[in-house]
Amino acid sequence: MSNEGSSSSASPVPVVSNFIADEIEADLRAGRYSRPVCTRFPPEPNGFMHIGHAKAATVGYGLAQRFDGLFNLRLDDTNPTKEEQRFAEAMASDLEWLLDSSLGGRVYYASDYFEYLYECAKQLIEKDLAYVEELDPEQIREYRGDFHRPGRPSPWRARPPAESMRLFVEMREGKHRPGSLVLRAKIDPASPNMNMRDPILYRIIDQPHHRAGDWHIYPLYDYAHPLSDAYEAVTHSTCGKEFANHRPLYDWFLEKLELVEPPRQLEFAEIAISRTILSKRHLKALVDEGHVVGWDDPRMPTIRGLRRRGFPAKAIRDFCEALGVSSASPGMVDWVMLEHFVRENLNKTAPRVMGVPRPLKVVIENLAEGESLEFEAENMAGDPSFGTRTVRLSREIYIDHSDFMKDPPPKYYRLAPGRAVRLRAAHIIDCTGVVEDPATGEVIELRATYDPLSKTPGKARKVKGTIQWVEAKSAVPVELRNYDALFGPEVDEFDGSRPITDFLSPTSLEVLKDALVEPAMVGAEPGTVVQFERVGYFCVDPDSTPERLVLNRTVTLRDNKFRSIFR
RNA sequence: UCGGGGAUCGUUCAAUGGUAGGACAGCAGAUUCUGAUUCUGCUUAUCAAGGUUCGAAUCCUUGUCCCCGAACCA
Repeated sequence: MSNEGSSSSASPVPVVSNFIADEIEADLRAGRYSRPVCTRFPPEPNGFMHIGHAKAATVGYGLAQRFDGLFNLRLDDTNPTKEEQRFAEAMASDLEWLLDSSLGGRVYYASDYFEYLYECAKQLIEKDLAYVEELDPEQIREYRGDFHRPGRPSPWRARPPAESMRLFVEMREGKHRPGSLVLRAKIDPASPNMNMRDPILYRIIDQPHHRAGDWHIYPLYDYAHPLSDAYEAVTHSTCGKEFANHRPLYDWFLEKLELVEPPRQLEFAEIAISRTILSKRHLKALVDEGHVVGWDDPRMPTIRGLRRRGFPAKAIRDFCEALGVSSASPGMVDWVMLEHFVRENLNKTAPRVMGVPRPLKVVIENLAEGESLEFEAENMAGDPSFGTRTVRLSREIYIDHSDFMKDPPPKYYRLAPGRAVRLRAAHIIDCTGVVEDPATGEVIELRATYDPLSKTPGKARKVKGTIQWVEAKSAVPVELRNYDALFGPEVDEFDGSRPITDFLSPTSLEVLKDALVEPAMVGAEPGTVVQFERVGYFCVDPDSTPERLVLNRTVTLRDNKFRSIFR
C-alpha cells in the first residue's frame, strides 16, 4: 500500500524557458564559455531547507538540466557562529528528495576553499587592491557615509601592501583580537553604490570552523561568493534580486584576480508565500520555544515538515515551475496555489480508502446481528493497477457526522430523516430513525435499512449522494491530526516588530482521537499518502505504530460546491 | 527622490512594433457510486499623460507608485 516512491519515476527534462535561459542561450551562442553550463544552489547551513529555498534550488537545477550542464549544491558556511554541520547534511538530503535526484557527489562547501580564498586575498594585497583596516566598526560606519553623503577614505587606506600583508598573515595566525583589524578591498569610498565603498573581505572570528578547523579569519559573502563560483567552474550564478547591487562587486573580484571566463551573476525575483514565515531565524524560534515539535513538524514550511505532512516533491517542483522566473519585483503568491499542485499530484497517486473523522453510528435494521455482506472496492476508480480491497457491511456501521443533517437545506444530498444515500462501494440505505441524547438533544445514532436491489446493475435506483462509511466491528481507531495554517492571515503584515508568536494560528492543530478507518489501513508504512474519499489526503506519520495509527492531514479536497449550498 | 531594479486580470507568469494569452483563484453548466476528478463555457488586466508609428504592453518624454541598498549577515 506504500506509495512513498511514487514520485521517483524518471521525470522528463523540464523545458525551462525564461529570461535567464535566454541569457545563457546568448552566452552559449557567443562562445563565452569553453566549459559546460554550471549552476549552483548556495544555501547557508544555518537551519533546515524550506519552501522558500525550493524556487532558488529548482531554478538552478532546471537551468542546468535545460542546457545539459552541471548543478552544484554549495553550503555557504563562511560564518562559524551561525552554521552547523547537521544543517548542512540535512540540506543535502532534503535537496535530493526535493529534486528526486542524486546530487552525484556534487556537494561542496565554501569552507573547503578557505585556503584558496586566503591566497587570492594575498594577491589583492600585493596588487595594492586590499588593505588592512584599523578603524573600529563604528568608525568604519562613520567613514562610509550614507545614501546621501559619500564616504571618506580611511586613514589606513594608504597603508603599504607589505605592511597589510604582514598584518593579514598575523590575523590568520590569531594574533589580533576580533574587531581590531579587518581586510578591506580598495575600490571607491565615495561610490554611489554602498557595496563598492571599500567592502570588508575578512573579519576576525576567534572560533574554529566546524569543518575547516583552526581559522581565525573568515571571508564575507561578497568576497567568498564570486571566487567560490569561479573555483567550482560555475558559469551562471543565479540569485535573488536583492543581490543586484552586489553584481559590480562580484565582477570586480573576478576581474582583478584575472580569472578567465568568469561566471556571471543573474538575478531573478524571489517570491513570498502568503500566511507563511520563511525566515530561518523565526522558524528556529518556533522550534526552540517549543511551539512546534521540531523542524519536521508537519505545520512547518520546511521541506521536512511538508514531506512529513505528505506533500509530494513533484508537487513542490510543479509549484515552483508555475511561479515562473521573472525580473519584476518580488510578489506574494497564495499558499492555495501550492495546495493545488499537491492535490493534482496526489489525485493520481494516492489510493482511496474510507475513513470517518467524526463517527456517527448507524444501525441497519434489516441486517441481522452476525450477518454481513462483502464488496470489492476499487483503490483507484478507473485504474485497475491499484487493485481492490474488500469492505464488509454489517448491522452496525459508522458514517461521518458531517454527512447527516436533521434539517437539511435545499440541495443537501446527504443523509437526513427519510432520505437515502449510497454507501460508497455498497448499497443504498434509507434513514428510518434518529436517536438523540435526551439530555443534550445531540444526534447519537441513526436507524436505517439497506436496499438489497441497489447493488444490481439496471435495477438500482439513483440517489444524489454517496458517502463513506466503515463497518463498526472491523473499524480501526486512528489519531487524525488536522493541520491548518501555522499562522493567521494577518501574518503577511509581520515585520519583526512584534513577536512571531503573536501571529500563530490558535487552531493550527486539531487532533481527532476517535476517528475510524477501514482495516485496509493497518500496516501502512510511514510516508504513505491515501485519500479519504470526500474528505482529504492523509499521510501516515512516522510516530504511527501498527497498534496506533497516526495520520497527518495533507490537504482537504475541494468542496466549494458543497459550501455554496449553505450560502 | 543618493544609487539600483520594477510596474500586465484578485495573484503569478507570458506576449520583445502586428488578435493581450496561460496557470491559480472565482462564477456558471455537463458528467460522476467521492458535492472529488474530468469536461465545457464565462468574468476580470497593460500605472498616468503626452509623443513616434498604418499599428504601441512593447520605442521616446514627463510624471506617479512600489521594491532593494548605509552588518565585521548571507
